[in-house]
Amino acid sequence: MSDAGDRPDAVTPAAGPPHALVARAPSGRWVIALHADVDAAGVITEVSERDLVPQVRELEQRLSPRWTVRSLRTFYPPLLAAGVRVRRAHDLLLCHAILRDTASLSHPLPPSGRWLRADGVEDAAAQPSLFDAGAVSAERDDGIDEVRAQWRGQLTALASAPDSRLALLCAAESTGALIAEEMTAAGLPWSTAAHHGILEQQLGPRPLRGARPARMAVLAAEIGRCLEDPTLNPDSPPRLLRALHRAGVFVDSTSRWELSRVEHPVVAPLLEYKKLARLFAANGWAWLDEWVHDERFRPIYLTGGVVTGRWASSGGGALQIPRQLRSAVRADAGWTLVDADVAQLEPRMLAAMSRDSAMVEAARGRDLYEGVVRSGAVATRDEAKYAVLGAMYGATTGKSGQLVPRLRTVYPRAMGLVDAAARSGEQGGVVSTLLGRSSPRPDDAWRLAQTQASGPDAAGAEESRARSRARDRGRFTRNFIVQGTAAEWALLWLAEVRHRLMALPPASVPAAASGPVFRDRAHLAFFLHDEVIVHAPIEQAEAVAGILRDAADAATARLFPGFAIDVPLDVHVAEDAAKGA
DNA sequence: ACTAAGTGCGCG
DNA sequence: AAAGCGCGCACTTAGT
Repeated sequence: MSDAGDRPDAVTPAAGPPHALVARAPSGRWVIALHADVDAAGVITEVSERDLVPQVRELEQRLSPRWTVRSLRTFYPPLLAAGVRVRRAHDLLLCHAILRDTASLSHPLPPSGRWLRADGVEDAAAQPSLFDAGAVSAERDDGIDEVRAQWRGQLTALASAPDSRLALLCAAESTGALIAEEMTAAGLPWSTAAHHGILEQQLGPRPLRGARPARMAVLAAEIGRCLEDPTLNPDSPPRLLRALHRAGVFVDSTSRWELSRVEHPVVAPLLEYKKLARLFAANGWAWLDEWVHDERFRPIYLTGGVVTGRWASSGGGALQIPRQLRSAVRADAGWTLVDADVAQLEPRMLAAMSRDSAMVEAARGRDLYEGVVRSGAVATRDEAKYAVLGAMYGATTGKSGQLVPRLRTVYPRAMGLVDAAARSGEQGGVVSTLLGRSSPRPDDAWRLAQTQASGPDAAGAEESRARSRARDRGRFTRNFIVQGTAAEWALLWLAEVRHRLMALPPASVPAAASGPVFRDRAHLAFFLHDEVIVHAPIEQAEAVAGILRDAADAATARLFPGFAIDVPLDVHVAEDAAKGA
């Protein structure tokens, strides 16, 4: 069942399947170039707009080539909509972003502005599909020659790397891009009825356009009474702050945290108002109208949207769905949701990256923080949490900052790794994740400030400002290696999950709103850094739970070959499965 | 009327 | 600015 060609690391052309490069012809038709490997001459097929989908379908069935395109973000959705799924791909834009900044290559990728993603938003949302005739433009320069040259350049760069880790990263990044589009196509099953129920219970009936919901209006009036300012708009921080000061509440900001430590009659209604205002503005009726159709929430995922390699998202705030609304996530009839998340992924990655045996020991079992307590570094779980987070984020003051030095004595290798990354960042250096994604170089303004501050006639203020910016960058690079490696683990996990789900038999009952490809297939429906949700036929719930665990083990083994580190999952099957089964 | 920056809060 | 990292989005205010 395990086919080496399907593995996310099967990026080496000699060992892998043929590559199918796809690009636009000047005529507006499509060009498909099949290359057995990087050196082989391509076999060119030119097809019309109309024939592209059937052609891809046929080639996919016959050869399962690695589909190599400028961007899957635009190439893949129309295929999915037409019912065509592909197994493997190479996203040139995403891999260019990885390879252009990688210092460890002896044949670095020649920089090319044409292969820079203009920015996440432009590429994600507004840009018309390549399938639209209007998107064809000479200045895009995404013709077959350009695509082939970039592809060869990337494979040459990968071949010059000291080991296969970058190739694994590029393969995983590309598979991630497939998964991102597949998840958008399938959507996250969302019960509008359940969501409406929550909104009405919390906010009251849906207000007329532009009006405040009933419960918010009542609270706003009460806040106005408490502060003797009946027309006060609690949504305006400056006015609210002035009103608070007039009433003798001397806070420095109107943030929830600061207000909650003040004793005053206005605090309770104000905090309640803020909570409801957030729900109303971020995930209220307007959000539901805009983002949920056919009982599906379909955000756009931006693979590699964060410099560390994490995904970002665009539209609907997919990565910020409040816990409060998670109960609106409901499977279709006959289906269920299996979700899984990793407890303390980042410190586990740090323990394994640094080969810190004491931290690996603390990571044994379900709760790493309890393990830190067991090691004697700190007294309570709460302290362990603050200390570990502070170590990875670079805390220097407060509760967290005070605890970090204790970790240095107990986990010298782990702390040594993040401390070194921070030093490197402060000095303007570049750091890398385990698979070789490099942090961005400091920009010119940063470098200039550092140079000037160390010059002979630097003013004191200028000097301390530059030092502060240096420390800022140190905290960024400190966190980069951990957050980025955790993102790599998650990417491998996703790829392994997808691979295994594809081998499951079809569903007995279709999930129609999941689209033509996924209506009869268990499928990934959501991903958030260290958590996934799979929408699956009820009869496959247990199989999926097992797949999620097996895939996690496979991801760990792939990232840390021959090294034992616990990465335990919390796996949960939604209630409807128990009832239905 | 429109845009950019600041504030605040949701997620990991 | 709790307390250090990474995000997206809505709202208000300040500036054009």
